[in-house]
Amino acid sequence: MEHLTSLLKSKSLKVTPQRLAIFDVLYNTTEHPSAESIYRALQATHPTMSLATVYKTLDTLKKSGLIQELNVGEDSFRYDANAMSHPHMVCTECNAVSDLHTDVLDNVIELAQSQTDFQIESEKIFFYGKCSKCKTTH
Amino acid sequence: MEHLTSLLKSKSLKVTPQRLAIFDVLYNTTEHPSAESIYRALQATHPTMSLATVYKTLDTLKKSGLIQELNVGEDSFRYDANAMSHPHMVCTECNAVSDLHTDVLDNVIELAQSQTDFQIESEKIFFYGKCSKCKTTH
DNA sequence: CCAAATTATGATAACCATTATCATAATGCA
DNA sequence: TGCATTATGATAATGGTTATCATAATTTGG
Repeated sequence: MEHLTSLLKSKSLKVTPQRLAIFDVLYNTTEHPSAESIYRALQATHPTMSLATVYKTLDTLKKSGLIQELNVGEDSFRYDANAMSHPHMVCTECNAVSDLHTDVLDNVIELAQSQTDFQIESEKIFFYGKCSKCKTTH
Repeated sequence: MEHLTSLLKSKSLKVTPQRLAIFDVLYNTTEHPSAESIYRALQATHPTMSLATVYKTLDTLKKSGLIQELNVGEDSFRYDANAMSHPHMVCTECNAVSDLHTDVLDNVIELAQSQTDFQIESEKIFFYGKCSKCKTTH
């Protein structure tokens, strides 16, 4: 959280309870929640929090490079407190989104770069299928 | 186009001039257009075509497995007449979306599968950067 | 080829996640 | 502490997409 405070200050952004709370929710979950989910999660502790503030704060954090926005193909965005590019897994059964821990794709940009004349700068990789729970429950 | 006709018939879907025209536009471009773009492209030859018909037809073709929908992070979807999964390149300068022709990612699912207990079924891969034109024009 | 049944089209309204607006409140610097 | 600046909260507006429904086109069985 000190990280967030110093980052905000370094960008001349104000440190507010709302920003701390929203980042805190995102930082302490692996669920990759949507703005609406974060808003609901904060109802208990921050009942006066506005949904607009959640949206604006997520935008601020995104532009500050602290979080990333995920577009997995649903009707709303999801967010990840880890801004480093990494592949995600989307369960087509329960709609859970999780990080895919693998080093297989570490050099995927270099590999792709070697076969194209595009100048590749970043990538977004999503895998779709059944998570460990759903593949057995089926 | 015979392909489309027989496919529609095999699914008990009616063969209409609108469906043929929309697929024809998509099949004869590499631009991965949005519904709106397809609608505009058809204004000249099919001035009575409704935007709603474009949307409904794209949905029909998608569900029939003839085309795929792309979510590159813009405010609207794009479409690809090639339903086979393949990586796409998005130019952050001119917003062009193009197919990335590479065999580097052919076995990407198998590689990722070997390091996770998820049952992976498909993937979406997008690279972002500068296309060959924009990287020189800078 | 015709007529009934079914499905598609076109026009428009509704939807809903996200963004914009703006008055008020909170933050941070001098 | 006081002031300038930025953020918040409430709500309206936006815009891509979907739903609705009367009319039109397609298909099929005779």
